[in-house]
Amino acid sequence: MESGANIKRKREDDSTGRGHLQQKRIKLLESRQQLPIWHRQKGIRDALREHNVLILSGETGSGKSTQIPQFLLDQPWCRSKKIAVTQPRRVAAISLARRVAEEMGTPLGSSSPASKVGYSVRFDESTSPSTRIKFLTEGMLLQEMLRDKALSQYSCVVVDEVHERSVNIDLILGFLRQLQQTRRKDLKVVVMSATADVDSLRRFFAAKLSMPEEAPPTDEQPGGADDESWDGFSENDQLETTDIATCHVEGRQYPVVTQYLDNPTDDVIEAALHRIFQIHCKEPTPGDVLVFMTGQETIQALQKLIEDLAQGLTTDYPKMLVLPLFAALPQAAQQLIFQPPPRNTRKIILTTNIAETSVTVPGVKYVVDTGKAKVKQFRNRLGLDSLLVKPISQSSADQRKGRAGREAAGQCYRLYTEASYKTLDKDNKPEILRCDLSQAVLTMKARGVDDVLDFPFLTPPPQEAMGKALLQLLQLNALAEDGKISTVGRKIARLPLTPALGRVILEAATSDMDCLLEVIDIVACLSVEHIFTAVDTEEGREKAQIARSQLLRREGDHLTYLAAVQAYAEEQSDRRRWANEHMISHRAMQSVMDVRKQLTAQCRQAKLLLQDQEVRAATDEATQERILKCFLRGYSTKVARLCPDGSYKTFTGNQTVAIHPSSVLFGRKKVEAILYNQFVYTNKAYARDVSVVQLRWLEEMLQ
DNA sequence: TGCTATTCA
Repeated sequence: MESGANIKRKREDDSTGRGHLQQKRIKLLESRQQLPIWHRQKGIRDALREHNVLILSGETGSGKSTQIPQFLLDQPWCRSKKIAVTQPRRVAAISLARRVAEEMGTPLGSSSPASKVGYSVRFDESTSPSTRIKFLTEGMLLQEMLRDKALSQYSCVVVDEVHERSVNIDLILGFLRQLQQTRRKDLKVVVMSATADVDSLRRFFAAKLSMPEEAPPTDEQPGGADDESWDGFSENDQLETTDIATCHVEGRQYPVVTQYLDNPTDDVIEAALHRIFQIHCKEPTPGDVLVFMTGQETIQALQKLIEDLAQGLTTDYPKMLVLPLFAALPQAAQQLIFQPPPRNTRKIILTTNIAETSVTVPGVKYVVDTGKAKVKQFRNRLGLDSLLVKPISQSSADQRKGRAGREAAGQCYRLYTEASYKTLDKDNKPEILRCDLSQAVLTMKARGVDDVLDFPFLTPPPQEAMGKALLQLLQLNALAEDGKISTVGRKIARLPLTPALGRVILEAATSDMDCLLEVIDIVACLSVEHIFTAVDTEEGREKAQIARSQLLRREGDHLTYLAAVQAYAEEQSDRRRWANEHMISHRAMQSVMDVRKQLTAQCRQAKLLLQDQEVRAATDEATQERILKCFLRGYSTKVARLCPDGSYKTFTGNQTVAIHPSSVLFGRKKVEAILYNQFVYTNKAYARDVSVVQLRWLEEMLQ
């Protein structure tokens, strides 16, 4: 019970706070009323009163992400429960929650018990008992579904950015449709997409739960089935469209003029250079240029070319400020994008597709698009990820183009012909057709989907890919012989890790192995970005070698990571300085510490770790051996042996693998066998995160 | 022997 004084004080706080919040709300109301979606609210409310599914298409700037939940909140069917709005990215979930709270005149999240809007992302949850609208990442909603399969606290789930077609989105859509047709016939689902093609979504929600047997595309065809539409439903499926409403909202974009090349080019860097200088010398400032490239290497090459050429520019022209943008770039360098350029200077931003979805660059009037991107594709038969440069899709090209029209009318220069634009795939290939499915399959099993081939997929993956995933889960003992999830599998599914890494954790917790804390440190490194800062010059490499010398372990990357985490954790005074001195990414290490804390807490909760267990002081040789054996348990198929010709060849498949240059074992003396966590094809097949193992250990594991 | 598109739990 609260005392009278407390209640009184709270009232005063609330009333002064409320006054301020209400002023803000009223101010924001005017701009909300300008949004294209504002005048559609009655239609949208009516649609969801009569139907359980609403498919809403609308380009950026329509206001759908912020307005839809507010339109629905006071509906009779919504009164007693929450609305969930999923987002692909953490920053989007948090900033949308902040914005909607302001628009509603309510405090955000856990700041006040009266708050109506909150958010939930990994490592950061801000909700209160009174939360009515909750923005969360897709991963968090899937996590919630482990504990509450029926999503009983929600009356409505809004799935945003569905056109991105991540595995998580596809899983969520499948689960939602199952729920709606079984124990949550009252659940409302709003699916929002930036692409206008909603036909496959409509058919997905209309089809009967038990789907007709389709022949999924076969895997491993060169180039894949690239020109097909990614739609698992054929025209003659019986439709029950009565329960589905669709709605299209126009965006609020300025016009963008598109210009193509007359003839194809085989040197896009040269073509980009040419176009950038044409824009710079011809067009007035202000007006920044955003150039879409494939990766760090080409970005840095072009940056040098531009800067060299810009030196020869006379003072009649504005100056050029070239800024690279890619995910591995340190945070401070990324922030330069948001600063206004100095006087009489034009910003030229060279970016990967990070600027297509994740980062909005202000001030851009001109977009130069090379039409290419690096795309990851999992090869089931080889058990390897390839990361190759591929042509983008039309919707990707249109997305890039749209970046020129956010603040004013703009121009888009495509460094390919109009004819080749027309040959591009319409949409991005869904991730579920491009990735290792073991985690998705385990996720389904853990949520009670016994027959995963019967799961309602928006795009069914090839049966071969499903088979591989099931096989891998069997090998990890995550599934029993009958295909049902095992106790081990349930424990793995709860961990925020791939099944293989989860299995390593469980192995480390056994009394035989007894090295869980050490393994958690290593696994934390493996599940974040690379902890060593990139070096691009010969000189830098030598400097890094010296700076990190105390941490490097000749046994390989795993024990090197362990040494780095332990040293970082021991550093009490200035961790940022320590990281800089050792040429280790402070940002990456902060994530490592977050993951480490979370995994430790989860292991305690799962009784894998005793409450009072502490890190051992030294890691002796016997412990090192047990640590690597734990990794062998999860990665038994990712082992290669040294062959007489000096190459490493995999045990399963006899393929050649090279040690990646980022590994501490790169350029070292050859050993009888290596274990690795990633098998990636770029220029050739590389093993990443590599350690030395003995063949004897492997034999022991097989017994 | 020479290198990592991008998210997320």
